[in-house]
Amino acid sequence: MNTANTGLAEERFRKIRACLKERGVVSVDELCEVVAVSGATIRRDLAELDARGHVRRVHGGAVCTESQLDEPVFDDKAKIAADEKHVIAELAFKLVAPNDTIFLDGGSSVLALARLLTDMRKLTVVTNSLRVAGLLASAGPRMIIVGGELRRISQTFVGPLTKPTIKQLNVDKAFMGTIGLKDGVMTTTDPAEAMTKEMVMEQARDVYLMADSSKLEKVSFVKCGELNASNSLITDSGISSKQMKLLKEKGTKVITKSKQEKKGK
Amino acid sequence: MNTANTGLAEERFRKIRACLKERGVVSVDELCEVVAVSGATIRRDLAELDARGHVRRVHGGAVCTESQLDEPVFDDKAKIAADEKHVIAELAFKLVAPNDTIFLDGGSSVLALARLLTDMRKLTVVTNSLRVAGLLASAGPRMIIVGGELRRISQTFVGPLTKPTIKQLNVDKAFMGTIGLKDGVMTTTDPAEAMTKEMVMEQARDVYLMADSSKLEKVSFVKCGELNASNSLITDSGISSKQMKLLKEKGTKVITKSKQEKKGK
DNA sequence: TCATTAATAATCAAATATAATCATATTTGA
DNA sequence: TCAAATATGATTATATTTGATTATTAATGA
Repeated sequence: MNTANTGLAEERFRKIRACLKERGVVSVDELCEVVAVSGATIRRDLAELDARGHVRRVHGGAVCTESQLDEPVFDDKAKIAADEKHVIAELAFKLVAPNDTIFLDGGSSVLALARLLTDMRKLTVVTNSLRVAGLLASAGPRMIIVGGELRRISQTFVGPLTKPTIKQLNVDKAFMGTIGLKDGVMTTTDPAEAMTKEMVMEQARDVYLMADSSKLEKVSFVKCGELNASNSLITDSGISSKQMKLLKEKGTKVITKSKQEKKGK
Repeated sequence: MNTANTGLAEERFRKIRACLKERGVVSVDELCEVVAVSGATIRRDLAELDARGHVRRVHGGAVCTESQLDEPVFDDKAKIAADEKHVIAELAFKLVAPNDTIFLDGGSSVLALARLLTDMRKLTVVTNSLRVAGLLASAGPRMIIVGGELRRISQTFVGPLTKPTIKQLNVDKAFMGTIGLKDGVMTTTDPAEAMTKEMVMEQARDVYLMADSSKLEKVSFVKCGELNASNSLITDSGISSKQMKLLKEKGTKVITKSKQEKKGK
């Protein structure tokens, strides 16, 4: 009955949203070129996407509502579920030794950890996150950035150019973020991002995945790693017992606040 | 003369906010230049941004209200001699073609150039400057960062770790800063910084040294390059005729703003 | 204080973008 | 296959945005 969902229009919607996610703001003219369609159609599409809440229509084009890109970097996703993220960051912080060399990935939980490290002058931080770099720019640990191409949505440097830097470095601990984690498999939205994550984890003695419980059971596009006996998950107490059991079977250590407390430190 | 302006209000808002974040305070006139739009429009935009709470309007311009918590409190040389630097940046900007791949070094003149590039979506910028990266983080050209260790005083990534990234890349033009330039010899304070500068210049087809006249005649610690027939100096009109003659002998092209061009308001 | 200068607000015409309308092309269901 | 329904692009009328012009208002200094 509704022929609108035959795929063609939705395909345009997907393109428009992808374009917006990448750029933050796009004009109708630019979208005409990208989608190869007339202005009238773009306007109709934008009206629909605006009604769905996927974009915000402005005179001359549209603004992305999905990513916080056009929002100031300091007011961001980190505020949502900030409490859980802070708890996770605190748990991770306890694992960092003063003279360690650690890797910090992108993602808000990891960023929360970075915030706790500003006094650790002997620490060496390796990162591919522009946010982390900005945070530790003026003072703090020795900082090394991984070369690569900026992925604006995640504000991380990713892709093949990250390889030569990463392969030269060995870190004691890698603190990783993820978009999804289901059945012990980490997934993310971008292949280049996934590639970099995998390389980093190879160079780390210990890998810690920092994921609040909203990430658990979620599946994204590209696989970027797998939890096993040689790495750990740091999460909040919202983890299901089913997940817990599954990870235990795999030999993955799960670190949560409640567990720490039960063990008596 | 400026690049094709999309004319999207939101795009202007983003630029204004970026400019404010960078400088803290900015005048309406300055914003007119940066955004390439009339005073009336800037005033209307500032009124809107003030209503949204993103900036605070004051007589003659606006001040930044957004928390600078995460921002590096990097004492900015850019505020000193800002006019000369802006002139130099404009001269350099004219040399950038839409599809170029360019390298941007650290230093305030180069940073001023970066500020002019936010509309050039087809450009590829390679940089080792955290400041440049921060400036182009939310929108603008394709951006690639060079891996390396952060040197806090210059906010650049330098040293041996920069080698693998740099050696993989070839750029059309490299825009370089320097601490000192005397007798055509560039010097800087740090060996690691010098090393990276030299490597970058090797990978560039054309090298442009951006140095305001206060840098001329100055000598610092480590040599990091030499001006010759295959590269150019972009500077202000404060350059001495003696320097000019010397550089001409070496075959270096000197680019300054001619007096005819300089008639302002 | 007042005079002077600079900045702003208000107004209006030109340039742009949008919405409404209609003709054409495409898809769907028989 | 056809006819009905829908989507698209072109056209035109309407609305919005912009920059120039002009009055007002605010800042500055003697």
